[in-house]
Amino acid sequence: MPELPEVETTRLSLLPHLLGRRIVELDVRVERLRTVLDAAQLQHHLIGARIEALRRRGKYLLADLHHGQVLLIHLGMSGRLSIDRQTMPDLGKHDHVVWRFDDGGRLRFTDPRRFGLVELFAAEGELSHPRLRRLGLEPLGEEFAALTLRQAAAGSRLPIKTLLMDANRLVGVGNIYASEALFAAGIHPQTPADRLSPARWRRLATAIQYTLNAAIDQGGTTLRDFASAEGQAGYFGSQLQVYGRQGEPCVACRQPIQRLVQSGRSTYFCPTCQREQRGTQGPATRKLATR
DNA sequence: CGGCGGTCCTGTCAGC
DNA sequence: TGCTGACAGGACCGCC
Repeated sequence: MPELPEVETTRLSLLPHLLGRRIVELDVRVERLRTVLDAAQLQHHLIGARIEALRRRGKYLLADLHHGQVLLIHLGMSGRLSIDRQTMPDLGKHDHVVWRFDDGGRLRFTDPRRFGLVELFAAEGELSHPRLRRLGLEPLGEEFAALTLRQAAAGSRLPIKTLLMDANRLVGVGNIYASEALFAAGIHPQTPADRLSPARWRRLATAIQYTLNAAIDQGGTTLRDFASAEGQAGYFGSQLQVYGRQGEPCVACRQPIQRLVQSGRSTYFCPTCQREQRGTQGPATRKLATR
């Protein structure tokens, strides 16, 4: 489900409910997620802890606790966080972890496929944390630019779409936004990364930021069941140009959108607007440039 | 180190 | 209606 825009939407919608709140209760109902949760350890460190900040790194959410521990949450493929004030235990079978706060609020981690993650680590270990230490460029960070993106690619010959989804190089871009950004940049998804010209790296960097920011503005993409912590669906789905649109006409040139499989994942693209050769500039790109 | 395929898990949908 | 297979927003692991 969630790529960077959905995780950021979740973070922003959680902030007003969590900042400064103290955890008074924790219910681990299902321990076997991507890893087996240590319920006793979570209880021990979380009960009584106050949340001082809620950050995002790639697709990870990090809640800083006053006593120096950090709660790390990943939504995996189907995870969701939601806030309510229910006092009755009206929980579904996929509500795996439930927090109660000192203001009566309740946070649920729901995840049918259980690819998500909930774990705790000491703040001083963040830089060396095995899940965080190798993460790549933050696409909405200050250091992100065509040059740093190209440096992250490090001469790789990987197809550019596969490279964009490699979290060790660039974080936050998943299967939807990789296709969308490449369409916006007019670049064919199978182009070997080392064959992109400097001009195309610039166009790609711009397209990635543009696409992610536009999606955040719309509250993310709700394909099936994504929603913010307050239950709000995301509206970027209606603005997807290629993802999931196999056979439908390209918004720019009316040619049918095609689907292919790269590293086991579906890629959607317009064979006319997206080219491997340098110098071709698809209609989509001109549209982007005029915004 | 790089790159690929398989795997974790449940749900939904198309096709027969 | 019921069954089967394909596919789904992510990431890790082992193998070559």
